[in-house]
Amino acid sequence: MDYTRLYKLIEEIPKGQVATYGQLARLAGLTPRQVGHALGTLNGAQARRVPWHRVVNAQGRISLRAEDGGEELQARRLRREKIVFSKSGRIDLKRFAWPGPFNPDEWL
DNA sequence: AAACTGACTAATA
DNA sequence: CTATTAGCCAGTT
Repeated sequence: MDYTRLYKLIEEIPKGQVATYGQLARLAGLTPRQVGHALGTLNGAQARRVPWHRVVNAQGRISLRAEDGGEELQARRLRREKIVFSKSGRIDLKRFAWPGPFNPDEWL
């Protein structure tokens, strides 16, 4: 499969905001699983240009499995962008989901 | 070809 | 809150 379109979409997520797999899936006309798969098969080159760390699951939690330290890396990157994790390790999507309250298009 | 396996989600219980 | 279920689909065994 060609996930170029999806990767482009992810590149548009602004720093300090996150998007869910399902949300990206709807925007790209894919299924949530395809989005997860697309990110899971990112090679080094694209991982360098795609902000994969800004993608979390529908519960506002990090979904990386297997890869050791991967979850920590993602959490670290998000915190560096001023994203806040609740005590239970969740991100408040109402506050950090893309497009966030700072996106002019979302202003009434 | 069949079975398994995920960086998923939404709906129920 | 956790657990289960069904739907999902590309890659890997």
